[in-house]
Amino acid sequence: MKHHLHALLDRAMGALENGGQLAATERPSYQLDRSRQKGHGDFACNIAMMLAATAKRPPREIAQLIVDMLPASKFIDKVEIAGPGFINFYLTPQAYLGTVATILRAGSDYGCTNIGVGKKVLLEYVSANPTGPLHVGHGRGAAYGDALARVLKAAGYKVDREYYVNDAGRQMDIIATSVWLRYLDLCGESFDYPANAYQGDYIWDIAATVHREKRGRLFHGVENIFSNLNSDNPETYLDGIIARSKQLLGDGNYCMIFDLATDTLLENIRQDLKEFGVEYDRWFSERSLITSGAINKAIVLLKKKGHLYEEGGAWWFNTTALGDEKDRVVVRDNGSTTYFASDIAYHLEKFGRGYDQLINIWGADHHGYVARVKAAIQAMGQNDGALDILLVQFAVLYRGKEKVPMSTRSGEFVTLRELRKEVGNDAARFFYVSRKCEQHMDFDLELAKSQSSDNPVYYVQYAHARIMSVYRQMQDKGLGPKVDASTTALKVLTETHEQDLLTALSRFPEVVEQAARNHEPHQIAYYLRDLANGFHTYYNAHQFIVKDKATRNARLALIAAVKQVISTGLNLIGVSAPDSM
RNA sequence: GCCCCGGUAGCUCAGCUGGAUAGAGCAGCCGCCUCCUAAGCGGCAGGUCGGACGUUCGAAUCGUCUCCGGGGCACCA
Repeated sequence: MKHHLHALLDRAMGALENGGQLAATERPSYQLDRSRQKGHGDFACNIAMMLAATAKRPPREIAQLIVDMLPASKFIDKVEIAGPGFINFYLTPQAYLGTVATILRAGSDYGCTNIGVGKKVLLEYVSANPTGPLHVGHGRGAAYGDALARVLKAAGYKVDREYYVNDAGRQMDIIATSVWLRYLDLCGESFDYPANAYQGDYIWDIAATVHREKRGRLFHGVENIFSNLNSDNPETYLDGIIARSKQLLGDGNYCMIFDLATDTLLENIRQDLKEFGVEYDRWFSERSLITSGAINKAIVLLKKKGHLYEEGGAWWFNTTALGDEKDRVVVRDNGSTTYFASDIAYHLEKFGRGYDQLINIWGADHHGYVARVKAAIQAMGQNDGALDILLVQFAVLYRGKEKVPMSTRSGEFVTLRELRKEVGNDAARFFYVSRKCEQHMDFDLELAKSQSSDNPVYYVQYAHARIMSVYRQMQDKGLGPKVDASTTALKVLTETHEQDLLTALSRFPEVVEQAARNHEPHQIAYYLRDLANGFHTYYNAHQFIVKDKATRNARLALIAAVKQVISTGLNLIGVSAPDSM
């Protein structure tokens, strides 16, 4: 409908320009929006006011010119000029009655738009290091990323969902070493476990597996590990332990523990996400960048383009020249490459796959990385505008009034799994996705766990369940669910509640489009709340299963359409639409 | 110190690519089940949109400054 009105306006403008009443250069990008208030019609356009300044004429006068030129349409009841110069459109019943038939015909395709047709997008989200179970902070990125993927698909984009696995680097060495130390403990050694090694119980679990399978074959006395280590600061000390572990275990055994730890933790993450309804098309391993030589290739490319220089034994990337606040190390003085080097290679690889747009969803703590990654992309001659980095702000956990401290290293955190178990997938996902991603989020566990009906997800799901229940009633009464959704049959839908519902239903495609364009799945959640409210109000005000067949049929068709849109909408944010509650 | 994000009703948040009287949920108060699920509906009350200045016909929305809260500024990942 919006597109229809746009076309009419453009034709009127064209006519005015051709007739010389308005200069063609003056056509601004105007707005055509749903009116906020009923007294202002169904759609409102601000074009006349946009033109007023350049045309040097009063907006209402310009509005009149445009209105006079508007082609006739069976969907427009009347057009009014109001306020400072708005053009308000009032639609005919025919305009929105048709949406019911459209919805029932299109089914779950209703709401899909084509703004993304022909465009390929790579969406990367969560990408948490496999150093432990996912916690509630990751849950937000997961729910948001997955919903965004669904919304973009509905808007016509071809979307690939990817998880970047940081299975290389120091953190993973710390994990492997932590496991070995716990294993030695299981072998009966007693020693001071380093405070900055991983503390979580899951380290014990993996160590127990090693102990069960290898018995004492990986044993070395702890004095061999800890003697003569530089303990000036905890991190150096830990690095020393890692080096000793590698040396004492030898490549084969060290890798065995490393791989077991990585595989176990990654599998755990995979399983968690899957159970949360979050799936991927590809798991991209950081180690594969090393083994494939992609990192070296990227470094060579940067050297060739003159972006690297050597200083203090390390290779630095001159990112300052490209908008970063400080140059960054790419190859350390010990010859190992940094995480940043991996990231450069990874993004180069992504660009090589031919996407129109790359979207990275990162935790807000990675904010410092945006500038340097963009700099790297420019340096390699790619268009950094094609990369969108969305930062998801932290969810701050509360137990009632009390803030819950969280740290992966200390093993002190609430896992996503615990949250799902206590709150349920639907409530968790709805809650996560109802806030825009850059908004800080207070997640009150007490409230979320309370299972009370306060949760908005139940409100929307309940509307769906209620409609299904009406259908069951119909069937019990032998009335059958046959619907006639023709405009003629729906003419009896004249109640205010019905009109409001029809308007809401016709808005859905616009909401999906907006949510996709702005990367804002929360708009779907808010829309659904609104639609459900319209339905519940209607439900309380009117009976659907009435004697009069025509009315009954029309109402049944209307709520069938509502049911479809609620179900489609919930699916877009990864929430189920139950038949009964 | 520099950089990001936020500051809207008692609480949690929408609205922010400028538009016509600022919205919702929860909490509070008052009503509604001989009737398709009351996990529902209706009503009342509640806000100088952190503050100041500026741009504009028009600012919660844009700009500058400022105050408060969160996060980031590693040869860590």
